[in-house]
Amino acid sequence: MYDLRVLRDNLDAIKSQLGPRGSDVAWDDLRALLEKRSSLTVTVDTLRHELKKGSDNVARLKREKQPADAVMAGMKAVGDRIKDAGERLRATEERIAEITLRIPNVPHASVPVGTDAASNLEVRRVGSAPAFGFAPKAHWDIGEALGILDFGRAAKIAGARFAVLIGLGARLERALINFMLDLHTTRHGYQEVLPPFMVNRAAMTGTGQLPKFEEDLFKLRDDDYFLIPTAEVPVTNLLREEIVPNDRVPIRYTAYTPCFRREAGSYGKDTRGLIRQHQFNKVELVAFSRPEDSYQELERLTGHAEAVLQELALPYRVVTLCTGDMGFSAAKTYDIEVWLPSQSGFREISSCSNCEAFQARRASIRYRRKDGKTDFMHTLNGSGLAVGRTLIAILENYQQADGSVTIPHALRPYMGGVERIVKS
RNA sequence: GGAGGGGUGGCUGAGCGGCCGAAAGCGCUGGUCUUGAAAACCAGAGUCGGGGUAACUCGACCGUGGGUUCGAAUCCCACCCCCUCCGCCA
Repeated sequence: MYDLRVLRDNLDAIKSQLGPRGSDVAWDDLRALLEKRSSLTVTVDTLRHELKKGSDNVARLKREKQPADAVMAGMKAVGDRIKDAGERLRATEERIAEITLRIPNVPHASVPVGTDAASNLEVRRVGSAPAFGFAPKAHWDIGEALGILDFGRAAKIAGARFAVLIGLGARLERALINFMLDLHTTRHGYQEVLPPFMVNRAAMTGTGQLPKFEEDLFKLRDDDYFLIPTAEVPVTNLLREEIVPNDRVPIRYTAYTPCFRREAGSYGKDTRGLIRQHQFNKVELVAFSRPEDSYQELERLTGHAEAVLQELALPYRVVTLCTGDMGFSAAKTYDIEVWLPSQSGFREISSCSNCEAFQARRASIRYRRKDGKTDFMHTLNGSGLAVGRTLIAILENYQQADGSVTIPHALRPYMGGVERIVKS
């Protein structure tokens, strides 16, 4: 979403910067609507001015016991014209919002151009794939054999794309959540937040899930609430319609929440295992920064997500998403991909984005600059990390020939000292 | 779910339908005074949209949205939120 004046004056530039990302935007309609809005605004403001002066006149005449009927009749007519023009202005602004709320963010200049994941750019690789003296198994085989993962019963009580964690499996998930939160709060300087797992329509619009992606969300039937698809939504919206004092910036929050996604349109993908679930746990990192610092903040935040994998000694790589693979609100995104032996490949475990002022404009998230003026902050978010996928990576990378799984050292204090999961 | 009370500027809190963008106090910023600080005194200070290079100027904003009226913070309606009591509940 854009400042309407900036949009009106730079429509062509923005259109070309968006390239294919803006292909389904009604640019010509928008141009006409913006011009209509400008002229209607002038009309309404002028009429209001006239009405105000006229009404003051009526007050004066009445005080002086003079007849005011003629002026009142004239102002009645002006009032009707205001009502009429105001209604058209309101309708115009509504249509502008319908269009602009569906325009994605403009990619940063450093983002590679491309239409799909093939154009993503690998930035670095950390750690090396473990060597197995046997054929590594997939996490669902490992987990079900150990009795810590149950998809059948999950399907019975809920349906497809749900899982039940049992015993040390559940313990491992909980250990990961606590480990990640502790790392980010004690060593990386984030403040822990535990937000609602449902939010209203305004919050979803603020971060960009609505209006365009409503079909991806779980929505309550009797209330206008949505289950959050990521903690980014409640946590970023914490500062919606606020002006933050200068000395409080930057602000960094971390939050554990479950995330709920309908996964509409991904019917054939990742049907086995924990990779793609309707409900999964995630520890999120959210930062609000000064515009001039946000790209430094993105590197920082991405580093904090990587630190989790480094502590767990899991091999991974970082890629810069190309323009066609980025999310709606992002100006630049790094994906962190963890090594999964069963797939002999890397799989997304974190996505770290700088949304620049895109969400801040939608949600009116501002700060007080040193010079006293208000300005939009830049908002950033990243998974730190997706907990379920981290559990997958541990099961697969730490699996042993006998089917057991060793626990990474950093996690053992969180596992009550358990060093290995064996079949019970 | 039922009954009642209330939402005004950073905060507290006034506000007869017109002279109210809004008293007063606190807090804040600048100045005078002081070796420095405090106190006292003086001055300033909201957000958004439009126009202008600028000084400046016009409009909107008193929870949100409608309505009545020449004119609404003030009257009417709906909704949202907060508080108190009752019921229910972890």
